[in-house]
Amino acid sequence: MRRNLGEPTDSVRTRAVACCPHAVGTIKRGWRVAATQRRGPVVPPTLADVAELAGVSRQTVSNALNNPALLRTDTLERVQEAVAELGYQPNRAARNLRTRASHLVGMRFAPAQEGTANALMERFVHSLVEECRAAGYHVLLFAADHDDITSGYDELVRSTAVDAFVVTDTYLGNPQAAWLEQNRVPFVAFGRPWDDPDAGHPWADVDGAAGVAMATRHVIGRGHTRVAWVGWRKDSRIGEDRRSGWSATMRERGLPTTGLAARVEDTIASGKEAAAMLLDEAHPSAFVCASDTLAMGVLHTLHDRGLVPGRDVAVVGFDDSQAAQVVPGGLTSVRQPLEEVAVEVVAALQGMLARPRLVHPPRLLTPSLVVRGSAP
Amino acid sequence: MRRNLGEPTDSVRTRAVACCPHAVGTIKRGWRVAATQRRGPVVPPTLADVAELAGVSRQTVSNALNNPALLRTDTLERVQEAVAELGYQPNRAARNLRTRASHLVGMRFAPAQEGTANALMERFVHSLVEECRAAGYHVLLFAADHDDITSGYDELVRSTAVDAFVVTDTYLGNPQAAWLEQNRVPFVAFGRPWDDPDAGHPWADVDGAAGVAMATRHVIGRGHTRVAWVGWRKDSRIGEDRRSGWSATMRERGLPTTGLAARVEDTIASGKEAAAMLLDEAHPSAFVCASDTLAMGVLHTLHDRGLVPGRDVAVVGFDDSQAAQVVPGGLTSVRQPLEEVAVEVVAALQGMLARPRLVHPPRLLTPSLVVRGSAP
DNA sequence: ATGAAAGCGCTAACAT
DNA sequence: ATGTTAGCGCTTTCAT
Repeated sequence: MRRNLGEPTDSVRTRAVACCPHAVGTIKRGWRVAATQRRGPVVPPTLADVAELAGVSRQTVSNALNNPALLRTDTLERVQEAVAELGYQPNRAARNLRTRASHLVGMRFAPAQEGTANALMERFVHSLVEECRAAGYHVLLFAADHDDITSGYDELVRSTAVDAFVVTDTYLGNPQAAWLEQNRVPFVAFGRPWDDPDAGHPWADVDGAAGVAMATRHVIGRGHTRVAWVGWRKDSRIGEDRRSGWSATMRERGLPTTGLAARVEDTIASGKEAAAMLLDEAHPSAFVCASDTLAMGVLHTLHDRGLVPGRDVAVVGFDDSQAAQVVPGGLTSVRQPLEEVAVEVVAALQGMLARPRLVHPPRLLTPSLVVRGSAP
Repeated sequence: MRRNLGEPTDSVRTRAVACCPHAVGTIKRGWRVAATQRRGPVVPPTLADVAELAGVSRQTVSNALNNPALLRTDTLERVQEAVAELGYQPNRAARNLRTRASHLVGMRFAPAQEGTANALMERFVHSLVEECRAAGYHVLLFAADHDDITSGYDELVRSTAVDAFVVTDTYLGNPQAAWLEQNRVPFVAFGRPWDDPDAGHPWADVDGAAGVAMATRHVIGRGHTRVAWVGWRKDSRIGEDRRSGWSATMRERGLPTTGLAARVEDTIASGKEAAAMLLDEAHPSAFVCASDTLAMGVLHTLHDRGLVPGRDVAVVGFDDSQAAQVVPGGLTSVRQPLEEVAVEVVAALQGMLARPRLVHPPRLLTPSLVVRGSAP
């Protein structure tokens, strides 16, 4: 393996001479630089090198890689030996040019906000990378202007740099999802198309309402009857969805919700204030929150008032962030099955890129509850 | 802009007919599929389309993009108009094939460990993506087998998928750094080559010892004299480096260190145990820790014993994780300048990939101290 | 089952 | 300053 990678092989030279006189010059210059540096830059073997070593034509080698069934067993073996001997890997650029596919999936990478506990992306991206690998894809990260988010997508599409996109921030009213759809750019969304139920693109999402319902049932099961909700502002579709998990469960159990809900910004300070207000005015014994950030804010208020989470007041967050995992006492939290989301997303991606196109049905995945000290 | 992107343009058709009869078939088939789907797949314009529209040769268009100084002003303008009119972007695959460069930087993406507070990567990767964009690069993420980490690198190198790598986990005894160097694969490391000071590759790193020294001086300045160290096991070079910041500062101020240090695994449980042991046996009034994970472990012990961080005992962590930011009371922590690291890494990358190669000197960056309630 | 020829879209070299 | 020619390494007809 890779035996000849650092040294000029005869086949490389022969190939150059054989197919065109001009190339000799090119390669000679390459090797001259090489000589200066004592050891040359790596000149990877090409299909032609493999073909020569195996004593077959270039096309046969190509077939051996892309359509092995076409070859006779002994020929196939000879080719495979030559491939192994030279450590041959097809040149991506050439293959991409020819097949008009990059085997790259683009994803805009926005950073987690400072001062919050919402670092989901690291987990999701890792799962995505793993799944993509299994499917023969790689993940290309890119950034975009704040004032013109679509420009980043546009550039990559037009330069045929990626085959498709994964869009993660559909909850922001996704201007890019609409743009991508309009421009017929293949993409899969992590997140429902809230504004457009008939959206044509594949998606996978986590059932936030179910997660919050689970959390609410958990605290009710521990004897709490006055369960408060600390969630996001009304314009957040995800926030309203999660909230519905709380309100539906409370109604179902015949428990009161009046005065027990707050809708605030997703910051520690807001969660803290909301908890203080609710404790004073509605006397809840449990808090279910739309995010770990808000839940940590609630913990701040309990901390300030000398109340012990899990003993005096139950608190449940959402996202199972690192903060939830490491905070003293531990924060019970709803955990999104991001690994499963990645599996669904990549499956949809594969279907979308396959010929003929295979439509992957939308999937709504169920989160789980990780029980820790704040709501044992 | 992008006016003709969704519709067949005359120039596209002409181009196809003009340059080869074979292509007609290909494009016709393309359009037949298009008809079935009501609206066709996007056929991006090529250099030839721009050339025809501008009334110049393909080479002139190429020059307009890559060497505009060569053109006469009016020609350049005409070409640029045509580029804008068609929404032209050079095809990456073709350009990559020709120039033997992908303008892609590979980075292995390992997930943060669950149950720790060490989610640095999200911040670093984002900065890296931003910096790369400014330099005309994109970041390609990949995963690798656990048992054979170099295989992932090898595959990308051999298929010429990336121009260089960014290596972030040099502290693990970096088997891949050695491999990359040996195979003359361009790469830049975030992290010093601890085992080989003469390593030829560029790198940038954060001065952990300076950060810990800063933290130690901070608590000493607040009147603490018995300052304990909770760090990693002795085989961690980074851990020993950070520890030296503590021990040197203590010695410098004539303060005792004996019995005041623990070397444990990087887990909450270990930090918690170490703190309990140290409190019992050495009675420190302050803890400086090698990581936020260990610091959170220390907070656990204080929590259990009814001690108030920042009032009874000072605690400082390392990394300024989200947990440090949101934990009630707040955790004072040393913050790595990851944005600056990314700037350095990309600068080194550019130098390394430039012709002639420009060697970027190694840079050791100084972290800062973020003061919060645990050590005010 | 294997080989020959063509060309994907671009840029480097040379010619004008 | 602009055009002409060739070819990067691969796959896709088509012919054998």
